[in-house]
Amino acid sequence: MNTIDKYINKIIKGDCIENLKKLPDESVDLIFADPPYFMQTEGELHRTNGAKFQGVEDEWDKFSDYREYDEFCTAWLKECKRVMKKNSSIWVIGSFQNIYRIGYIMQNLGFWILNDVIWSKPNAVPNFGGTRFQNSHETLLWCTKNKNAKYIFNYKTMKHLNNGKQEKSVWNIGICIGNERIKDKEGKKVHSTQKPEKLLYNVIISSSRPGDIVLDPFFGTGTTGAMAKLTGRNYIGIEREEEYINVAQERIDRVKTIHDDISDLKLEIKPPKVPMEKLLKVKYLKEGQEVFNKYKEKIGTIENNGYINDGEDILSIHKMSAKHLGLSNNNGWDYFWINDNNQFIELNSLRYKFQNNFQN
Amino acid sequence: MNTIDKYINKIIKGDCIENLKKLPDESVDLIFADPPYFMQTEGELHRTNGAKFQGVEDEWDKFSDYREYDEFCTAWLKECKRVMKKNSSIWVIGSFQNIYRIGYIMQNLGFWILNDVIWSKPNAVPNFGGTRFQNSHETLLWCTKNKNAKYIFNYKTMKHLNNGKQEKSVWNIGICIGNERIKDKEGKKVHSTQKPEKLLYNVIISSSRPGDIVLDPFFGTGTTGAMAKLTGRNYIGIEREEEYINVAQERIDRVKTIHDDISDLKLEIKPPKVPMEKLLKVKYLKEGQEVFNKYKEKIGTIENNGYINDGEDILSIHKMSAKHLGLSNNNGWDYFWINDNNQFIELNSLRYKFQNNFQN
DNA sequence: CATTGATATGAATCCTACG
DNA sequence: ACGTAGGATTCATATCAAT
Repeated sequence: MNTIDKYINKIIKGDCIENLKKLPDESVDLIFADPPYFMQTEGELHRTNGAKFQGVEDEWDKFSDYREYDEFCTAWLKECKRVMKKNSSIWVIGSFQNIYRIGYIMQNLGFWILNDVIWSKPNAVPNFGGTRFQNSHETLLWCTKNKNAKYIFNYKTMKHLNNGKQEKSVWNIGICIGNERIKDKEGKKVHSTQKPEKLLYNVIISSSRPGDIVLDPFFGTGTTGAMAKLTGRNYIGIEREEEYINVAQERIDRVKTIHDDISDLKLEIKPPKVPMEKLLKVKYLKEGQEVFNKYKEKIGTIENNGYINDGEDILSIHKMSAKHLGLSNNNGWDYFWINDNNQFIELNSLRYKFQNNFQN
Repeated sequence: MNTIDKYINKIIKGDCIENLKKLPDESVDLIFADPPYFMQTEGELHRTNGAKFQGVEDEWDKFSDYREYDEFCTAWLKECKRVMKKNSSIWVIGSFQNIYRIGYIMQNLGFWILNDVIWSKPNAVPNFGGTRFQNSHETLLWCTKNKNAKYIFNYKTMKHLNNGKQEKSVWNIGICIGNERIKDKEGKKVHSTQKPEKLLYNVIISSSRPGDIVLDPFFGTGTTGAMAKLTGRNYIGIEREEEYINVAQERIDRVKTIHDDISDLKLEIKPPKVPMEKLLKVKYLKEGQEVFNKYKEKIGTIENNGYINDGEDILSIHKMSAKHLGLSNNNGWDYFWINDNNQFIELNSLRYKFQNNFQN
């Protein structure tokens, strides 16, 4: 038996790649990955005491560093691709030290970038030396498994959360501080790169559905798990460090799932389509009836299958409206008007009337 | 004779790589490169009103696959590296379609990323279909030739331009529209991807000096040249399309150089360093004199070489102040106070007095 | 002339359910 | 799997016409 079920809402302790290999093919709905950097820059901040760094510029060494990191990333990304369902998507976060390795490798592995999202930090750590621009952002890559894969994108939900405007690729979110930042008994931060909950909330809400399985192969203190539970998703975490696991488990246990229009994605519900033909069947329209544009100019008459005859062509309401607007396509429901018992009304109003009377 | 002089403030007509090869080694101070993005779009995209969106359909953006694109970028980036002076820096702009190729290749070629700067566009093209996040940014990579290279960064100038706050890695700049957007006689945009002048202004002002040579191997309509001339730098452009060259030349000819504190970088002028020893020589201080912290607590006495003796150690004013503050380093000029003819004054004030009386 | 409203447009990897 | 047809979808700004 090798089903995904036994891992659901669990934190797997151990190596990332080894444990990814245990998960079955095409078994998770969403992945969020916050991999380590492992780069040369690690030591840079320790060199602020004025002592000159004694390192030699060794090209071979640098290359071997990159190569090792590339191999590591190739390995875990391949496993991620394998465990992703056909229409899953994956988010990977990184900074300039590593994100260009990641992006290149992902493209070569066939991942298809949907967006690169910038997490812009209004309260980032300043550049103390005044030697560069303040590094005030990180980058997230949002990808499908391959070019033609479908994916979940809860567009209306994100638009709603962004005050009615479509969400951009630049997100303004503060770094994780205050009560949200997990500290040990001595008041020291437990994890050096704990991500803010709002970031994970956005990731999960935008690209998954309630009940989905969200995998995080670099679980850390479990921000992904906490937000998955909060929004009614399931999580699977992989983490090596015992201390992080304990903290994460406690944290997730305290979270209560919220059921609202956003996490339940009620905003995304679309009414079933209404074919013109049905409006004829229920006698809202009749064969031969005239249709107009908004200037009350007659365009044509309705055929018995709901198509419009303008004397030249017989086309669907959409094609016919596009023709008369000189466009290649258009939504005909918004274009046509009719005379309904001496009232000049939009065709669209009949569709809403039908939805209310027959589809509720 | 193969000097750089004959190319200065000229637009070279022809292929990018071929013409880069004509430039001598280590001859330019700054490079800005806006290569084709390899957008990989198919078919037509329609606006929500059905009209066709005029995207990038130019031949110059067509490549057969990633491999061909990678080879192209490797070739021009190698030449860029060759013509860069030892302490030059380079900016490359791209979007998610290509920037991960560019960043990976640059790191492998030994370029060292200083910042990745996000050009966040408040007025980007929306996502008409509601299928993804609105792609509202592009990415610039700012790099030196190698890890230990020095570089020009006009920190104070950028801070000044940012209302006194240190400039971030996220820049909010509108896309190029209105009067700035160059149009032909029929009112159609000449170049499909003209960059805003503010973007190039920031690039040039932040990382070059007046009189420097700024190279742009994908010159287009010459925004780089125009901003180089405006700020008192020299430009070299390479461009294949005759039409772009003509427009660029006319445009640059109209530009007048501005001499101000910003383009002349007067903001960056630092007062010369003053050694403590000199203050002793001119009798502003004397050997054995007591020094205090701001609470009038005595810290130690001045040695004849300007060092401070606190009874335990003899250290420079900087190391001594750091020791008493429990820090690894500190600016001693701001820490120490002295008794100057019964006036309790900051040590720093003597430094400014010296600068005014002996160094002007 | 000021204000309002309609129209145009910018580096874009832009649909999906059903048969 | 693939083709077809129904029908869903936009933000900021500049320009120009209309009031």
